[in-house]
Amino acid sequence: MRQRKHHWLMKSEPDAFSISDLERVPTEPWSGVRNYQARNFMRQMQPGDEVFFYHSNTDVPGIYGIAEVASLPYPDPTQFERDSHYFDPKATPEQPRWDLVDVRFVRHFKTPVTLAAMKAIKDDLGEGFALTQNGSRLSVMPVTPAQWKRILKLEAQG
DNA sequence: GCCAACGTTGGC
DNA sequence: GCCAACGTTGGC
Repeated sequence: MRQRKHHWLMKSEPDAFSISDLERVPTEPWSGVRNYQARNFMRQMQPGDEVFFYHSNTDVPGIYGIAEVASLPYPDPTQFERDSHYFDPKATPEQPRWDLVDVRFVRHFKTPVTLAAMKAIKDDLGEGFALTQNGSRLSVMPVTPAQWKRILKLEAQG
């Protein structure tokens, strides 16, 4: 049993699924993560954990708002769907390889916190922050309480 | 178990 | 559209 809320950052390509898309649904299963490190982070998630919603592969990459974890981790159903882009022939319902959580919209940022802005305070965010590490492609990552606060301060500064 | 080749991510 | 960085695959 864990008492503290944990913080995360999750990337999505807004052309595929944006924070505005998330706002229109009750909850969204975060399917399609096929990276072990990202999967292992999702396995640590608990309902109520807070999530920075990051838009990648777009004109202005950055954090566009906040979501929350809305379920415990469970097997990603798309790994079993033969027609799915995310089908994994090595996964079986008895031995699933990929998990996900449901995610719920919380709020938009007043102004996005851009990747450029976060790179500008790279030292404040620390060495271990995958987002500002060159070439990191990790799509789900933990955010420390200090990093969370620092990024919210950036939002407040607009 | 090494590592070259390949595919993907994602910023620019 | 380019390409650097990275993870995965598969031959040996």
